[in-house]
Amino acid sequence: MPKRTREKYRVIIEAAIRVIADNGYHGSQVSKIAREAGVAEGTIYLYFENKEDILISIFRNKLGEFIAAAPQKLNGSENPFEQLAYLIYLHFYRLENNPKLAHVLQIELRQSEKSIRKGIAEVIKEYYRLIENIVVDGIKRGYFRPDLDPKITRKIIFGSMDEVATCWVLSTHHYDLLTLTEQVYEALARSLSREEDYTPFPPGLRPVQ
Amino acid sequence: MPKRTREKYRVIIEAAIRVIADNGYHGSQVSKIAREAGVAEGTIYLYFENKEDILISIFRNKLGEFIAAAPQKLNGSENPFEQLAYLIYLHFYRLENNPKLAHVLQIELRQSEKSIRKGIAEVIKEYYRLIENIVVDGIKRGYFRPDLDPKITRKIIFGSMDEVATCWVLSTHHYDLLTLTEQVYEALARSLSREEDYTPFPPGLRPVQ
Amino acid sequence: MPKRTREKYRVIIEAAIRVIADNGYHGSQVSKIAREAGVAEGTIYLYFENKEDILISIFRNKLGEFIAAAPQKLNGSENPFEQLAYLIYLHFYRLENNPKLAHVLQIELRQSEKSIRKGIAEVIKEYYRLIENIVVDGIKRGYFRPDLDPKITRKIIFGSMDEVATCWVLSTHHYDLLTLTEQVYEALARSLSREEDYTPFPPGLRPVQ
Amino acid sequence: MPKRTREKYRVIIEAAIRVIADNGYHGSQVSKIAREAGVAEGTIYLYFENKEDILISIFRNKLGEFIAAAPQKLNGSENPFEQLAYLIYLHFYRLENNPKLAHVLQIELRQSEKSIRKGIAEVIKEYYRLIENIVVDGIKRGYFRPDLDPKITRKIIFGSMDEVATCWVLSTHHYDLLTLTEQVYEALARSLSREEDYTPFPPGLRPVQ
DNA sequence: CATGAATGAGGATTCATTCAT
DNA sequence: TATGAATGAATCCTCATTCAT
Repeated sequence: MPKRTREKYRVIIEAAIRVIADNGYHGSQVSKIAREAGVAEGTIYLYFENKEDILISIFRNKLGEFIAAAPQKLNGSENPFEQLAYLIYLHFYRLENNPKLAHVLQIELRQSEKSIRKGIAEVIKEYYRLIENIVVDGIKRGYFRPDLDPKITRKIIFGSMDEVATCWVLSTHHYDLLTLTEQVYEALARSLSREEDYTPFPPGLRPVQ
Repeated sequence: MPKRTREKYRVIIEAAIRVIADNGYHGSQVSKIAREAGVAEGTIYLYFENKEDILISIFRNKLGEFIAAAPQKLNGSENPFEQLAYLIYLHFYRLENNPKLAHVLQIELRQSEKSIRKGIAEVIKEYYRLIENIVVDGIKRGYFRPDLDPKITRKIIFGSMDEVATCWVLSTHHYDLLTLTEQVYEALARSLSREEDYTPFPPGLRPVQ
Repeated sequence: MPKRTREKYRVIIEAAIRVIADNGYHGSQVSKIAREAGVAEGTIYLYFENKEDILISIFRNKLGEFIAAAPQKLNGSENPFEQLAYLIYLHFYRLENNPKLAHVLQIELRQSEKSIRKGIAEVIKEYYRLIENIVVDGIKRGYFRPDLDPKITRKIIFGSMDEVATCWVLSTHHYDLLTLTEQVYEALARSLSREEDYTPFPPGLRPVQ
Repeated sequence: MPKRTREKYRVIIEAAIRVIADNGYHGSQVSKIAREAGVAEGTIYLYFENKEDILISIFRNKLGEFIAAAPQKLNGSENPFEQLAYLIYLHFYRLENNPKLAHVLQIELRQSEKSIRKGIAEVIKEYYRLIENIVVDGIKRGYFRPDLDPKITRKIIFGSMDEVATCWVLSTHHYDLLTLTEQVYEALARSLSREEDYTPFPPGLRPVQ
């Protein structure tokens, strides 16, 4: 069994992200990843079950960091609207600061085989739950509309962020993703809000010009 | 391409949808598609450049029908809110009534090579424009909030519908997609509306129980 | 059975020469030849057994003309040395005046399958015999060295002309093939001659400057 | 290409010669060559770019040995006539002692695609130069006729040897190639010689009966 | 732990030829 | 005669994975 904590494990993951971002999923042979990582081909198989496992591991690792970091930050705020704003901010911030990873997550990972997507699905559920928790919490505490369906709402939140992110990646970063945070927030917040008590975007999350 | 016979072209497209929905893109050998269509393998290449071209053609054809039908129906209504409702309704209606096509469009098509996605991108722009037109029109005519960015709004609308649709397909249709129309509409309509004049969901689009 | 005398038969042959010269043997699909000839693909098979038959027919036809014309001209001279000079002259003259045919004969025809070469071999024997007759005749009549082996001598004569012609074609005609006639003649004539009575090149065959 | 093993490279080359000689180039599937060589199909591609590369490598290797060995032997003699005699002798000797290789070199290699012939052309230039050097040297040192054109002469020498060799191969070796050395030499030597000082064939090169 | 040479299954595509019209 | 749509056999090459060292 591969030891997922070891240095070489991370080296291979990082090499794979670079290779896949540069060559696309189908252009990323194991041999190429091995070369980039500076290890022998066979070594890859000491740390990963197979090629798919590399891909899933990228996702698990990076989304893992994503989720691990999020709650602490989100819990910094009592207000679910602020939590939503922060969620979007973090989502875009992570991607903007890792363009290669962003490309892999938004584009390459999607074009993988059924079995890979299955592995990914398990990981992403975690993230889904995070979003749903915000929604449920917001409803319970009277911040969000009581008639919201948390599952649908989660899909709208995630779908909106995801589509905006994908378009940004496909535009090859010709514009700034983070500046869109506010607009996406506004749209989503209005959907969630009970008319009268709509909370405007937290000025602290506005990108510094 | 042989001159007279558009017929065989359609036969192959429909066969390909069935085969790809059942086996996934990478599990759909050209030979399998040919067998399903009842033609020889070589015949495929009289009507399509290559295997990728089949996939792009599925998209072009089906999205083509989608877009071709949409404007007439949308224009049936003067009200941009109603148009939005109808857009979501049509989007979900089409997918729900073609489960195999839905699978191909939401799942298999995404895992294709760069060149395929490029071919698709050209076609989908048309659909994007359709959505943007509703937004722009709604703003201009004072129905939607004047501070909306049409591009971002389009991404939120499309992203929301797309995510809801993908989750529905991945759930292997255990629930009814059309019944979600209203909730998606509500969320999006609230984002678009100038508070006071929010237009409720047109009752005529509610699925008959 | 194809009627080898008909107009369309010649049209196809000439079209094939152009296509093969331009695209090489392996790049000359039957469909391409049909298009160039202005007939349907199926029509080809009314005049030729199969694709190979086209190639062999090119050779048979063109070498046929070659041989048919030669004897009359060669017999115009009583002197075997003059006949040799004329042979070389004609060989080069034909090629120089049909660059596309030259390319097909010297290059493309050689890269054909065993069965084609077999068909060609039968035709070329005729030409071999023509050359050998000159040699045998020259020996018998005391012009050429009596110790010559006609078969070997024929190979040296043909091999020399052929190599010179092939190099000329591969050079893409950057120089004039006909001007080499005299030098090739000189070399071969010396080989054949009984020292004292070596016959110099007939001045009438020298290209006009 | 794997680092240590030149061994397997040679094994494949030799297997390819046997297979191609027996089946022709187009009848020699890579799988057949692999089986004959006792390696997996994929292994072929560790040592060769593609199927064409095998053919070119055969030529490069064998002509390489040819040329590498020649100069030393040729330089054993001061006399250009003797060098010519030795050149022909070596040319025929090599072919006669490798009938399968002879078949591949004289027949199969000629029917290859443009790209193969291009690869071969580069190698054969070396051999051409070798022949031309003998000619130039012979002229300079007063052995050969001063009015010879080295390029044309080279073509006549090579063309003669080549045609004789090809006919021998096509005859399926029903006669002895080496015994023709003297006659080819005689013919070529007469072409080269300044009448009076023609050098007869070196008796040492006569095949022992 | 690490290497990298060896494996071999798997599939899109071409194109000469046929034959119903 | 002429057509051209339909056929389907035939094969090179890639690349994930293994295993002897």
